[in-house]
Amino acid sequence: MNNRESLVNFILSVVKISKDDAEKIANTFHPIEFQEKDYLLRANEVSDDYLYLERGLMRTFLYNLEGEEITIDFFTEDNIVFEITSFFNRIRSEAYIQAITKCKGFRISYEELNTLFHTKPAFRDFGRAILVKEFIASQGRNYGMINRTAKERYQNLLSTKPQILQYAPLKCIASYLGVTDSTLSRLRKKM
Amino acid sequence: MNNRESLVNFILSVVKISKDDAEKIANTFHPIEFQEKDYLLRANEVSDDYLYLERGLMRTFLYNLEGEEITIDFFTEDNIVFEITSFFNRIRSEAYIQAITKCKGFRISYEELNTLFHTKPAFRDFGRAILVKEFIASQGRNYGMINRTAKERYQNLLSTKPQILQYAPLKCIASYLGVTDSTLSRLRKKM
DNA sequence: AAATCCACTTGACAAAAGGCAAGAAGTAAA
DNA sequence: TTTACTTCTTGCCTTTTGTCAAGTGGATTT
Repeated sequence: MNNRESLVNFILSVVKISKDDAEKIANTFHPIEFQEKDYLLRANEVSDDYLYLERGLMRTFLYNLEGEEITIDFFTEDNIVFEITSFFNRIRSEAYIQAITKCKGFRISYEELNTLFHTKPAFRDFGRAILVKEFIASQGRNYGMINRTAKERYQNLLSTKPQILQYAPLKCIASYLGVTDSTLSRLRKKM
Repeated sequence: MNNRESLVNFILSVVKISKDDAEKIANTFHPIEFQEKDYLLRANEVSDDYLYLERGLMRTFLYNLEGEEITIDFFTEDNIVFEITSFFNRIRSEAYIQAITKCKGFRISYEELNTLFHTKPAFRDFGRAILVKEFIASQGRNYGMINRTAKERYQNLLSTKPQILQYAPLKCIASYLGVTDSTLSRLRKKM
């Protein structure tokens, strides 16, 4: 069963359009599934996936100059997942996107997205709203990184995305929070 | 003289459209100027300015829970300036946008932007490209905050936006970099 | 000129976080 | 079961950054 009801509801929650429009948009998406540790995107590929994640947990990461793996972001269910730089600029990605748990969702390609963007006014508003939403989230994360201690950042993650702490290994969470494994381990103990 | 040549060139540098389209877009913008310390936006207002900053330096800031002023971002010339949350979601802003130096540029309102967005395909691509560009910049800043020391962050700012260090007071730069005034002062000395 | 204000610097000490290495605990493989 | 891995924890010590308070120097006001 490839029921797109969750995607329709997600679209309607993001932008004020008719249910009919939302269903038309949702129907252009293609179902896709991932096993634990599968990749949606690898470094050096040009991303061609704009994914609505219906269920599961993913993360994006890259390797820094010291060769260490840095988790940039986590994606939880009922969200859009994509690597904006590679997807929109059509350039090779530096980052990976990987499933942490089993995942399922619906995807469209860059070409499909662009066609929708220019032909369906409702999708234009949706696409823009997603960019705005993610941009705001990124700014918020920025603010949190600067103005909160590591402990507060951890507590914030705990209250906003508890799934992450449940499924993601400590080292991923640590690099996401900008601390070392040891420091995060100690923070946990103190709570 | 309200020559929009710089705006036309900026548009053409962001998106591949015809010069004619770029000029038509540029001509819908209205000239605007700011004196030092003038505000483009204050807290509790709904932002209605999408500004191309042709010349000058601006910053956006807000007050944290302790009542301290935190500089969130600097805007340099030849960039788009706006407070995305308030402007696109039509809600009251928590942030201020203020001119650090004398500034001049060209603006449009939310309504004007939306009209262009839905009637001019070239502007759709431009608008999306700006969101993508700013989003990527925000992600990059995020990465830098997490994976660089305060000293490296300062050096990076020094090499990418030297105007800021020249015109903005130390305390603005310090809160932007996520360190105290004292720490930034000490960092400077060591260089 | 004296007083005031502001931006910045500096010193002394405290707290937060990192580096490194060893060890515990769990999982998977042979 | 034993071995090998990986993940996570912990101790010891260093580095970075913060806090608080005092002090300097420049600009403005009276």
